[in-house]
Amino acid sequence: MRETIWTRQRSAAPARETLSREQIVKTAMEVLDSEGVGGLSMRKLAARLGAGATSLYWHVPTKDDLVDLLIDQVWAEIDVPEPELAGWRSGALLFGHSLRSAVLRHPWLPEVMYTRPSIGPNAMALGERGLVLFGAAGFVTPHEVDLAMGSVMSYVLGTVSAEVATREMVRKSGRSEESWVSEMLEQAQSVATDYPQMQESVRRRTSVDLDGELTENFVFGLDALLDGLQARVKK
Amino acid sequence: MRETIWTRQRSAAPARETLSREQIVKTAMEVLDSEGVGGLSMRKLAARLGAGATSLYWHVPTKDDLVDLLIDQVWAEIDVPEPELAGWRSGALLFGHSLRSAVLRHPWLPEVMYTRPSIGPNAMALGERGLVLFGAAGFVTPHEVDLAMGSVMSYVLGTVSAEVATREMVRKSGRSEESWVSEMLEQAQSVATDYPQMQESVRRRTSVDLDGELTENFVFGLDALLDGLQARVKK
DNA sequence: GACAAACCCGTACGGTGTGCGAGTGCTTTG
DNA sequence: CAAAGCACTCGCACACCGTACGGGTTTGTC
Repeated sequence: MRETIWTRQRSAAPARETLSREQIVKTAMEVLDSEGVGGLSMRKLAARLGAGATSLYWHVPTKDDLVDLLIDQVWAEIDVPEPELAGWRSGALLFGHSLRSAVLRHPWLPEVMYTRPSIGPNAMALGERGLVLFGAAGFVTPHEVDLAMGSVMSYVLGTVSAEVATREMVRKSGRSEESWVSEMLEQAQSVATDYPQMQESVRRRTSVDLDGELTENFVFGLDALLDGLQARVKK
Repeated sequence: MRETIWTRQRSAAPARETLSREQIVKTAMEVLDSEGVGGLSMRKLAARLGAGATSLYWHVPTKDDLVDLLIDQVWAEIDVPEPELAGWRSGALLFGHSLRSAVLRHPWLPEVMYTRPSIGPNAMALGERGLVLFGAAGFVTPHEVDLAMGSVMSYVLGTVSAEVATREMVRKSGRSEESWVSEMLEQAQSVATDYPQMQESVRRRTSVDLDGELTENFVFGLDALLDGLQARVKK
């Protein structure tokens, strides 16, 4: 049977090799991950794709929209375990760590995340799985499930924003982590005169193990928050 | 006694009325608070001050440095109560609320906060008073004091970043809060097909009271976190 | 062969931060 | 009183940005 005007799909010229939204998104992700949000311009992106700058606008309405696509791409990388596997509490812990490491892989995310609403498909799927996980905790009302999940996301994103910020400062300085940290501490020490508590706090931070320190920060607060949430579930 | 080269201060031409760093900072703050970070450009700022664009560069090395000054200005607005007044727990609660409302007054802060280290004088003073407050809680080690304070700041900043983001989206839409919220919910509802938990979650949020909802979010998580922290102090 | 759809892109516009160097008024010095 | 020098202002220019516009090329369907 011949296809009617209704059934046949518009397919004029798909042959010659062409730019595609997927390809643009993929390349933009590479640029963003390696050069940060300041390193992404439509002209540079197009050049890297061997195309003219304004060609991109055929596939993507606007740079902001492109960034939206990239953000949603990140949401897809995040694990949210099913509560049956290991229970709510450790599931939430795992979710938190997964969210953190996704942001560490894409350190530009905090800078752009808040500029537009997150209602892409992957954001939705993430939310869905999160609600299932937190729903299994046994909160008294469904509303509390929303609140609990929201507070965990806020905590993780807040912590990891600060973390990413320091890591980016190290990276941009172009120096070694060790030397950056030690100079930073020195500088902080010198600014902290007249502030005894701060001075002590800086002095305590003699560790050169930046990774370990940041992870400890993260885990400490997340544990405390989850403890507080657990106290709110019905016994 | 005649002043020597060493004692005399350089004071060549302070007479004619002139731009000042304070004035620039103050005006920039007004622009930022009312138009957001995208609305601040050196040219516009200079115009508002009745000056040429590049005149500003005499008083401020760079736009980024200007923003640093503005950030530190915000830190000065935050209350950190002395622990003697109401105890650690309610002091921390008050600190959190104070931090939140400062950010709500300066919604541009999350966007720029993480781009440079915060080691201005007001940031230092804030840290100092915070450490005193959290120090009174009775954590086992001083290191835990650092961790506790850090996690509260991260939670507050994370939550309020999201909050500010939605408030800014409402503002930029130019529409009424009510109409924006209801359209947003509608849109979310339509995207949330196939996601039953999300759909339910959106359906639950029938409240038009955005303020109340955001405050509830904030308080819920902060309470939980403080509960979790309190469980870590020595009995 | 005609037509249209899909796609590419050069040009241009209005914006950005800021380096440079010349100019202008004031204070101090000789 | 003249000269020197400092504090400060600012027009111009450069390199970059996002993207609207409109004409061009390729490909497929009639």
